[in-house]
Amino acid sequence: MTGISSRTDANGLKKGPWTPEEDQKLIDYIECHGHGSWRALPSLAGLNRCGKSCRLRWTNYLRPDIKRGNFTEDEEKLIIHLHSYLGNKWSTIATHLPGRTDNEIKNFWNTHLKKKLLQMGIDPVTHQPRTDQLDILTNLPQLLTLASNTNLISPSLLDLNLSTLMSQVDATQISKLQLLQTILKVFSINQASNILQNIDPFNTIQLLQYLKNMNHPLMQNHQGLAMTETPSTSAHDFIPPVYQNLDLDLDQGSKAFDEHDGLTMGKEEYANFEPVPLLVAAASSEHLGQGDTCVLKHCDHVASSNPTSSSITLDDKWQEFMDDEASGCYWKQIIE
DNA sequence: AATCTCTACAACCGCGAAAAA
DNA sequence: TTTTTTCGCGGTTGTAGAGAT
Repeated sequence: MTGISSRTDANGLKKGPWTPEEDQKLIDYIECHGHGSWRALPSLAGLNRCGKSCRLRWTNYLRPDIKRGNFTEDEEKLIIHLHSYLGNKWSTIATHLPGRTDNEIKNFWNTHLKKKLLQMGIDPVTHQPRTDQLDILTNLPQLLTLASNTNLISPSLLDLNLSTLMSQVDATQISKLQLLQTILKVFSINQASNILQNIDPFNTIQLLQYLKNMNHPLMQNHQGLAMTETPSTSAHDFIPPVYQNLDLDLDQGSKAFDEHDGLTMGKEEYANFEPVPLLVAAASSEHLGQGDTCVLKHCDHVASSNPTSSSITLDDKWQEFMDDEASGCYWKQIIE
């Protein structure tokens, strides 16, 4: 048997693992009389234990409705799903898994699920992609190659590569990357048809203006900096994007949410609930604000030092941009 | 075979909330 | 209304057993 070896406390009450005899006494008493006052129970049941120990033993181990054995895959998914909303509210989570105790779920979380999420690159606390594994820099040459060979690479491939990246970065970085992606995509789509021939690829203000004129949703978000998602009480709508490929049993989860008192997410709770934003919305105003100013400065700098910029290749521009020491600017922040 | 390290989990502890006096 | 008691929750500990060296 695992656990803490048997001993007694200052009052002479036994601590540590329960013997089968003690278990039987506790079961017999509760089956006959109910637990009543836990404090009074031990003496009434003839147990040399504190009431707290009896309660714990009963609720976590002896209760007849406890389900033993390994957690099923569905239970596993449901725990992850619920934890993403509730955090370490083990007792609340346990109410959605019949036969499982909060202690059991807590242990399972700490020993299995936490590690599993970490291996998936997901932070088990925030349920957001981990940022400590991110190495954008190693992927950037690929992006730049893609950007400078847009006649050969389809926009969907850009999506593919960026989605690989996005699985590893946090929401703010994703938002920035998506802006970058959009700009690159604009290149890939429009360079061939010369639509952008008059736009300096590193004059970000021109680019942003261009995107705005296209009425691109990304720019609407960046201009307003408002969340575009509409609050909803559907559990489907609350799946953090990182879990959207987990094949969660949402009907079960949703039902659980709806049926249990206090767990249906209302407007107030939604206001406090922060799921991983759907990409672009996470771009903070402070970032964008800084970025705009900074990019403007940077563009002035590039423009003034390179009056013939239109004849320079994207790779040249990029190198020049990265060599520029004038900033902590927006794009350098993204990359660095 | 012996020792070390890791894993799993039952049980304990401290604290805050709720209930009772 | 205040104080005391009880309960329940979440975090942590201790240790048996498994696996690695």
